[in-house]
Amino acid sequence: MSEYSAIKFGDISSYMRNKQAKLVNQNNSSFNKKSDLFNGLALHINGYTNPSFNQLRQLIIENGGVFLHYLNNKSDVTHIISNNLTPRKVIEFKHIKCCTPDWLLQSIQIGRLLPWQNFILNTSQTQPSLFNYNSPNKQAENLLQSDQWRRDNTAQSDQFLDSYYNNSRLHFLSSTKATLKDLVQSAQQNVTKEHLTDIVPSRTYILHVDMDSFFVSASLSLPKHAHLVNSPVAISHSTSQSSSSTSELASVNYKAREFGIRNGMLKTVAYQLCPQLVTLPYDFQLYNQITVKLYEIFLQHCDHLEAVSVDEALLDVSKIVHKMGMANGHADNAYELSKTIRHLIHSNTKCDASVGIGSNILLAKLATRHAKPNGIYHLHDHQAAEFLAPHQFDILPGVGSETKRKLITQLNVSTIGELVSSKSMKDVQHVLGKKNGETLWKYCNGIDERLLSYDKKRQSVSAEYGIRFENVNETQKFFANLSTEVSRRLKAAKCKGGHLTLKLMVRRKDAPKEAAKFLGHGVVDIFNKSAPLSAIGGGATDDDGRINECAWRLFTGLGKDARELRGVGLQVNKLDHYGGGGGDDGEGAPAKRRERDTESIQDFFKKPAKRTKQGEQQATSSRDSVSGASTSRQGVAQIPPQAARAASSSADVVDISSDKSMDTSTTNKAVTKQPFKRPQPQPQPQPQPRPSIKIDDSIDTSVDTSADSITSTTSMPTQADRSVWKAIPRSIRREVLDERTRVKNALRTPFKVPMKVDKKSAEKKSAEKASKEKVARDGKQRARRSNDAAAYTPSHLLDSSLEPAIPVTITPPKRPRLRPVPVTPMQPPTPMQSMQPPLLPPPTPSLGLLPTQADPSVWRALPSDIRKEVLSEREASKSKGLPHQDEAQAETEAQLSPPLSTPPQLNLNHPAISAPATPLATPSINLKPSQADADVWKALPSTIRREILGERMSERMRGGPAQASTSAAAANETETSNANTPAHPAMPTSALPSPSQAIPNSQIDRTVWRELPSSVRRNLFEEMSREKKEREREELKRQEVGRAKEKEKEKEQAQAKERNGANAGAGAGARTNANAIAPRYLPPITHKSQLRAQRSKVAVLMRKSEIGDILAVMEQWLDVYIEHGPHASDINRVKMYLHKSLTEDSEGMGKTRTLLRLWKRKLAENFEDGFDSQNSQISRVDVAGKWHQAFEDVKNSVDDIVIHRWGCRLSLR
DNA sequence: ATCCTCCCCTAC
DNA sequence: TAAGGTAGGGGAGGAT
Ligand SMILES: Nc1ccn([C@H]2C[C@H](O)[C@@H](COP(=O)(O)OP(=O)(O)OP(=O)(O)O)O2)c(=O)n1
Ligand SMILES: [Mg+2]
Ligand SMILES: [Mg+2]
Repeated sequence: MSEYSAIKFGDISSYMRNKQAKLVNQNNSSFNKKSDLFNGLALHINGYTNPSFNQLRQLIIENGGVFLHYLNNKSDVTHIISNNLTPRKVIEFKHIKCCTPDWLLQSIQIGRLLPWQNFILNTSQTQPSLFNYNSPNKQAENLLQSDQWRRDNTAQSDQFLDSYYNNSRLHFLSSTKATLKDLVQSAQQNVTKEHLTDIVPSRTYILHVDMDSFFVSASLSLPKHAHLVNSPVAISHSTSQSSSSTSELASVNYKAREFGIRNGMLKTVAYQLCPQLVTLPYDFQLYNQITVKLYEIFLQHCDHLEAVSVDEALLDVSKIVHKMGMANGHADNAYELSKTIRHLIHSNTKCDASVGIGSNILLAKLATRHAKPNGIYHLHDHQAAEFLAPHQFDILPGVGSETKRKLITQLNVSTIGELVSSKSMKDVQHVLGKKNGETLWKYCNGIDERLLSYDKKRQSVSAEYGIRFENVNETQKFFANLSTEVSRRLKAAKCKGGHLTLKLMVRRKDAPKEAAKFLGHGVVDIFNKSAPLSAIGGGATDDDGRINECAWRLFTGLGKDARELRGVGLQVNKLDHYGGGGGDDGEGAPAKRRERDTESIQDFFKKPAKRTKQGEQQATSSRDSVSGASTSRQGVAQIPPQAARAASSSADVVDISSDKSMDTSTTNKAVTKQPFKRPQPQPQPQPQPRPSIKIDDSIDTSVDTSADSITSTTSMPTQADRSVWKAIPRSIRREVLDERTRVKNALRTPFKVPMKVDKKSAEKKSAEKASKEKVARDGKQRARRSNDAAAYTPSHLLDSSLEPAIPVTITPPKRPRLRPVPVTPMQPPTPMQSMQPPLLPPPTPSLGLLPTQADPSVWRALPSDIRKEVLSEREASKSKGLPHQDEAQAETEAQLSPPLSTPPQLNLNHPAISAPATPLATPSINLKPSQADADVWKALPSTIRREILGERMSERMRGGPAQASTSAAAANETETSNANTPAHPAMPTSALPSPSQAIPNSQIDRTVWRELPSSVRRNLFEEMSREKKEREREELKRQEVGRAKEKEKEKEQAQAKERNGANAGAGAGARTNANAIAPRYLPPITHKSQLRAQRSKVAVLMRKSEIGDILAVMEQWLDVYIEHGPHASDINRVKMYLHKSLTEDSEGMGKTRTLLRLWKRKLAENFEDGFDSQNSQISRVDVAGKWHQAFEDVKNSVDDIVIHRWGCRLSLR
């Protein structure tokens, strides 16, 4: 297709250009030549331009350029000049460099030709003109007024999550994919394709099969829609023909694409491009049916299969093609096979598929694009270079707008061909990093060493709910629901997790309250916070109550105003799989693998060890996470177990024995090295000889015979094969390590672990996973969903309100459960108070289940099946009750202690003022790090205190030493550092980095720093480093920009100013991990950082956005310096902090008041009661004066603002 | 050297 | 009315 025909900028075209230049310039000889600035350029002007067409033309010619009136031959033009291109032109010019007129104007102004790369026309800029993302959605604004409507349509109802996921196409895609992976995995494990086992193919053939505009094709396959086949059709939620709908189009047929409409576009935009567009509703069930048929076909026609998506898969057909070749030597048998597959698909589904064929995944995928719609294309190795050369980088898989931009701006190349001819792999690595650089460079050269992947275990499970909105303390209920959801997904996937990450999307300060897209999340900052997650007895968990507690703790820790939330996500990782080796998503997902309670430990370790046979590290960690419940709430029938069976029915042998299948399931990837033989411009790695693999049993055997059996409990990490090590569940790894270092007797439990270790070292490379497919196609329209928000977000520190994060909990005596019962504050619900998140953790199973002989850490590290085994064993022998913890006792303790999940705090009228430290006062029991003294304890931010409390608590409950690596480390470190603590505070002795290394102006006192447990130090340090890093990054960008982009800078600043409004320039305390999510369809935001005002130097800890933390810092400051008097710089920081608070934070007044009251009270306590004290009276008076002066100073500056804004002074009463 | 954590980015 | 979910590769940089 012409789209792919090479466009060369070689010698011939320059010749032509020059020739034409003469002609053109002759025709325009009326212009006076002024410079040779544009010599060698052949420019075409299209669409609207700001200096008019004629003005530009004159400038071009006057400065030595060639003006091309018509675009007869695209290869004649070097650049197109435009301010705005129609979507059609965007497509037409997609292989031509398009710049804005500013390029020319500025070059003329400066007198030299500026790099065109700095003036690339952002073709997505055509979108905002069709949809304004900055204006709030009026419809939503109105509807949200109604309480009833909100009750029915926001996160308040239990149904909400269900119905949300029920209608979410993206959730459908994600969950179905998870299911498909399982399907494929089990199908391939249970099938022995005997007719293929002996075949050793000489070449690799990968087919990439992808349905054409899948959702639309599916719908149009129904008789009732047959009449639409030649119309432009799209799938979207909104069925009304209202052209103002902000619904997204999931899929768009090829007719509609002629109008420039793309998958993912907003309906309102699409209508502007094509008013006749017909939109049809989703039919998830139908898609699922088709998918099942599709995969049945796939499974019947491949050696190996990688599920890519609902409508798409990668098939390794090397053996099949080889076999075909034995009968029919000459034909392109891959092509023939593709025809068969396409035919089968069409006859079974009435939908069209396209097939791309290549010797590796990359080429196959590229071929598919070319094949579409409804075709086949075999991209041969020798054609690859030519095929690739004219394309932009984003046709490559894994390359999106960011990567593309980096390449263009930093390497000064705009096409793959240019890169290949002028850049080395090192050049690319310099821009993209080591691995990505190598990958990208190889892709550009047609090389792709990825193997099909089909046996990875998931690594995380998450449920995210974008879109608003938690208006009040329904937030809490929503958290419970989301926790339950995640818990369900974990169980469905047969895993438990050890770590939880909370992700919050918070409306960016400058974004409209109501997003432009109906109920969309709008432009947001993203905040992540994570913490270890554990069962009551320790160890990984899937319990919704535990998840909820943890999530809620994290939420309060982030201290975000619930009203500003636009999305919440919970992700669980550090998964331990107990389901027998493969994740198994989906409630209804077939039980392909029987869980074997009796599975021996040998087996348990043998499996992963065997997996490493292939030398793929990926093998050992199949799937790290579980996601999306594959719950198919769309009412879609789960992919039935028969599918797998049916699919395999064509295979010669179906192996039904689960046991066997488990033991024989070893290969994770088909080994399909792709020799890419054509001569390469750069030396490239020799294609590895294609190992002759045998599937299934053969591998099993070979492993068994080659493996050494090592019984080892203590020398694992060093002696055993690395990959084996990796294959062990991480919690166990941790234990083994602990074992080694602490020489604990932990493993001397009932479990002795004989390990089968494959001595053969796993070669580590090649495991690139890389993401799949089409970046480019939807890419222009697809917005960047995340980008460096920090740039525009001045002060996240100030985001928090005083109020929201502080839950009130009580522990009712009645409750037999461990968990404290949170109760919503009884105060009249002022708006603020209504934001108080109460805590409502669901009931938990009682504990006391622990087989008590085992070291708890070991116990919880064990996979469930082993635990079960042990339990039953124990029950049988019913013997020795080792000192084990009594359940009742544990409960008692728990009830007496501060609740785990919610920091006890305060009375919400800003209790912090009247009794700031009370709730978190030094714990009476020995919960705090024993070595740290009370002052240090008090000095810690409340979150950290809470964390430590939590750790200690669970530790106590477990009746053992701290097991979590963090708490263990904390305990150890505390001792160590304590011992080392020199008398002099200023002496840097800690082995750990001092905060000043990251943040020179850190306010953390060194002594305090040293007192911190190492885990805490680590956390703080991490945070500080992040800040530092970001500051540096900004600085760097600023320089980069300054160097190269005189113009773009201004442009972006202007843009950002628009966006940022009043906030630009006031960037104190932004959290580093905050990311703005740009609206879709907005051009990628670049160089955001320059706009960002210098980060304030407010003390590191002040960056904690939670008010409790801020108060803690304040208190710390006061406590530490009360004797010495305040430093001017610190006073200044406080001043700045309050200033920003007041000007940027809606809750700033309250915060300021709280802080000042705390301060005032402290001064009163320390000084007013008479600086009578004993000896140092004079200096004390002096110090008191300084403190009071400082206070007045700050108060006055606060009042300046307050008076200015509200006309009166801030009352501290 | 390799791990771990917190991101960013990408894909459908 | 819309339903912008979710898993995974990899980089940066500190910890081990
Ligand atoms: N932004 C997107 C992209 C895709 N999809 C859904 C609808 C698509 O039909 C399906 C498959 O995605 P493809 O990328 O394969 O796109 P299509 O199949 O629609 O078109 P084609 O493959 O012909 O380009 O995924 C979606 O909901 N939103
Ligand atoms: Mg498709
Ligand atoms: Mg697809």
